[in-house]
Amino acid sequence: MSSKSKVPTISQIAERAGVARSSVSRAFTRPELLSATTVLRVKRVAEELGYVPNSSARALSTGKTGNIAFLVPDVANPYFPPMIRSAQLAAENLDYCVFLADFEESGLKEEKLIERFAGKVEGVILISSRMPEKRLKVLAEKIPIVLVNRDVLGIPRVLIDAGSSLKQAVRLLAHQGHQEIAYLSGPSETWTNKQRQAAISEVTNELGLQLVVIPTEKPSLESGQAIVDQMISSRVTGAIAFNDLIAHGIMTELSSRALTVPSSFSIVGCDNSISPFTNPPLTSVSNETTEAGKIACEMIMGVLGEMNSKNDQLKVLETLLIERETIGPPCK
Amino acid sequence: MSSKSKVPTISQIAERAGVARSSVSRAFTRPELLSATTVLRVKRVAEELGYVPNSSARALSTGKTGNIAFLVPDVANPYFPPMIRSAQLAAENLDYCVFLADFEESGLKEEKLIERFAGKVEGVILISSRMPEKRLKVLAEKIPIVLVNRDVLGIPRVLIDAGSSLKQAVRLLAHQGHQEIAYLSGPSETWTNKQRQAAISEVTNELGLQLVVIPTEKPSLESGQAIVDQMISSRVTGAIAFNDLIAHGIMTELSSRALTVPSSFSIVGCDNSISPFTNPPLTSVSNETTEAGKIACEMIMGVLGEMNSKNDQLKVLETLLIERETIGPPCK
DNA sequence: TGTTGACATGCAACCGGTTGCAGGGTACGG
DNA sequence: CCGTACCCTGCAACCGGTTGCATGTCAACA
Repeated sequence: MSSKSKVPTISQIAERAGVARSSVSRAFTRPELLSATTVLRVKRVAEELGYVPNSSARALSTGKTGNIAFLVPDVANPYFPPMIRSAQLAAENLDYCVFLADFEESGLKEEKLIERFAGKVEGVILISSRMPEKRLKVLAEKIPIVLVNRDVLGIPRVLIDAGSSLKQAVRLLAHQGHQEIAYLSGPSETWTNKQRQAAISEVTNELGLQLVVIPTEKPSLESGQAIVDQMISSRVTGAIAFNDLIAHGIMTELSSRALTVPSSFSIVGCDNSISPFTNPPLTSVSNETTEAGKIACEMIMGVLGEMNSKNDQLKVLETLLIERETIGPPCK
Repeated sequence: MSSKSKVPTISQIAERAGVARSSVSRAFTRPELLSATTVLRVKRVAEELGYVPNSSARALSTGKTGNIAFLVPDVANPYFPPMIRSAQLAAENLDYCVFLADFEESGLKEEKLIERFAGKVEGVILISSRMPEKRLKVLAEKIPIVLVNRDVLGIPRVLIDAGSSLKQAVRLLAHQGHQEIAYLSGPSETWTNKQRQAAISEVTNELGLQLVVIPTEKPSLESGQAIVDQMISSRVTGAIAFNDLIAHGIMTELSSRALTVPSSFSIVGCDNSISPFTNPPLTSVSNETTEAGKIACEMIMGVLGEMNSKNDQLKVLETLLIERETIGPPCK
């Protein structure tokens, strides 16, 4: 309808400014190659006409899109947004734009998404990847990948190690007199879950405690609620959950059965996402997700710069146990 | 280094398959124009060589990038992730990719982001836009825009109307005997805030209640904590907060002063984001953010399809007051 | 057997930038 | 006064797809 929908191109700027198309291009990308007056003239005309460089065209000729993709298992899981935010901010400072996608905890969907983004981005940041290691390695040959919370040799990665904090939590429970505790596990195939479970199991063995592992469907509130029966019938007196959501599901369900925390059960969460808000406030493990997002972003930029030799960076971030009010002496 | 970093192009596929470049292109985009055997042959060769169409090139010649941008004031605010998630899913189903960016509650940053994305996307979804109406209208002429929680005539928009639920909350407080209540306001220039405040004020006037408006710095937990003094000194007995975060900040600070909810103060939140997790569970207004994200996405696709006549769609979503445990009779 | 038309494919221009190379102009040194 | 070097600018090819048009083939029909 309106004439303003016309976006001007370098050709139009060039004509109007009386220079060649290449000069217009250079005025924006390599102004030091032109005389100051030409640059000024071009820029003024461009401003006047509302010129915006067409980034598809630029991407086509330079081979750089200026985009990266950020793939997470579940956007709505409160664990991820702070990480997304910091990564996006970091990218923006380097003049990159970030695509966000949710692979719904599925390795298949994850792979489909990577393929779909492959042509649109220069690199991909994968959070808590569910893909088989083999596929990851294959894809990493085609497109720069940085992993967060997944440990694959040869692919740059940043790991958040909750191990020491969880060990501390187990000792705390033991100190209070708990003999049998449960680990309410998360997605079984993830690095995060394996690593958390291993840390816990190491200490329970060391201290001679009984450890019961109860799997959950998803790391969600509902899944937590769904396993309360199992937890009760397993005779444990305390539980460490894969994350805060599961822990809170447990607490909700317990309270609907008139069982209170920590007098009936001791509960520990992980990730410190909703733990400050629960009733009572949940003892949990705080981790630097914000830092992780930023580092992942910086890492991928580094990879883009080099692009040649084998890249095997590894960054491990530590965590902190935050004691609140859900640990007490065992009930019985 | 490795030969696999070479991404094949249509030319290579064409040569290998013994057809013209255009046939390769058509094999993927308009296969019905080719014989079945040719399509098959091309696809097999493509598969073999690991061909992936270069989307910059495609975007350049078709003018369609297949991307949209989703701009939010604060990714980490738990109000937004469900909306982001549903919008992204909806986009994906239509084969679109979505850029996510955080404009940090700033209209200036918002505008910068729009300009930056302008060349990369076909449309922009703006959540709780902070930009002046005038600028919005100007930008909407250049690029398709859909607004969420912002009401500008002539720009397609979806509004979540918490008005009736908040009115109900005021009535509930009045019914309990509260005479003076506070509205802990959110970002003053936002549509959401104005609309919420107006609804509350309408009922307090109607019922002859005293309404004190207390502004907050940001719609965050910390800002809630920071205004507790003001709230106490204003002599109100109940408060409705712009959102759950502010409400929870209030509750936290009150409890650190040994004041309990609802016996000392009655508190109502909004958005139903963290309200199920607070201690005690916060009475709040539930809204269909998931639905809003999906609708916004569908709307922008609609706009892309038409692209011509004036587009003034408007969709209003209703809300629900969820009564939990933070309303009681006034203290004094 | 000649005409017609549908169908399949190729040719070449085009999308809007970027960039290597060449050439014109000017200043400076010999 | 000429050679040279440097600075600025233009030309034209190229990035990898898409698409209007032309061509060629073959079957059906009169």
